[in-house]
Amino acid sequence: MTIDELDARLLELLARHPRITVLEASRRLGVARGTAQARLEKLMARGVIRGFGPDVDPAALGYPVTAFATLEIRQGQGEQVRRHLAGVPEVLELHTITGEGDMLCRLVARSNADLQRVIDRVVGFEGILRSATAIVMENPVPARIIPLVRAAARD
Amino acid sequence: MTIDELDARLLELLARHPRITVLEASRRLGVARGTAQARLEKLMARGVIRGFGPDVDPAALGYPVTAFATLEIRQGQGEQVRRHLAGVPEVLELHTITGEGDMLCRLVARSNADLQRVIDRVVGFEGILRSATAIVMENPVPARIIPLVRAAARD
DNA sequence: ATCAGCGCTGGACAACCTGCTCAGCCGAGA
DNA sequence: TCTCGGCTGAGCAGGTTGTCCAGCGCTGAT
Repeated sequence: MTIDELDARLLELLARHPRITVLEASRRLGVARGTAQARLEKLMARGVIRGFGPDVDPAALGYPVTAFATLEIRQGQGEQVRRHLAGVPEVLELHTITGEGDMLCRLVARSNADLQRVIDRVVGFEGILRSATAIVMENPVPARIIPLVRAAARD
Repeated sequence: MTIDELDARLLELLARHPRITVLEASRRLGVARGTAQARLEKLMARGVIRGFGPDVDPAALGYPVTAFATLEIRQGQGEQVRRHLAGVPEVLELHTITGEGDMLCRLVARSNADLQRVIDRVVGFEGILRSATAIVMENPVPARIIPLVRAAARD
């Protein structure tokens, strides 16, 4: 119910060469085309691969500033707050969390000044009691999955 | 130097239908194939689309627990800490931030118990002074980009 | 007003890939 | 020993890609 070495190598190939074809992948993996095709289908069927959505860079869209906001929510207002935040395009991700605060969201903005506008919009909702924002300066480790895939393949 | 309505619709199509072909996309967009092809190439050349990496679900890989850790770093140890964290496969993302703490990282683990092992490994490095972990319970807004694309297209 | 540049259209071509099917082979487990 | 599941190598029709080309309309510059 986990992945093997071949799956891992296939995922690596797909990650490294965006629009590689199944045929080309099978050649590089040294297996028959049918095998590569079957593996890929199974990975998708099992939900290991959710999709191949285009990886869009917000910075190239004019939103070079990223920030994380921790939100404290008024009791029982969770549902309304979620809907509110889902309606803000600059909210790229939202999690409910344990510990300090109740929610954590990833935001983007056109500039540091523009971030103020985004935050005002985010917290401008009665269900949100408090918020703390951390602006991202550098991104030493961009979103990655390959090292984990390799680790998962080793068992 | 930004994107127009057609670009936005193309991105939406690509996001919604993972492995759609350029030809099929051009049909749905109601434009000539060459146009869709040229737009796609430009979006990639401009860096708007970074790639089409497979979207791998850590949960399906056996890592259903996600957490965010805020780290406080000893002065001048930044570089070593980055290298240390880059070597931990369960660290999916790392940012340096302003405000409380110096770094924020996204972690995954096989279970809540396993999270302890991951955190021990993350924090078991002399350059890291303190850490605070928030476990993700729900993910009301999964990573998304389309609403932002739509907003960017409106100007 | 005229011209050049640019993007879009519609069409064409060879080369390639996909989805599907089939027979044969091999190792693991009952 | 038999069966099942996964892999191989091969083939075929149909769709897609990369790459041309000529033509057209709009926009900005001379």
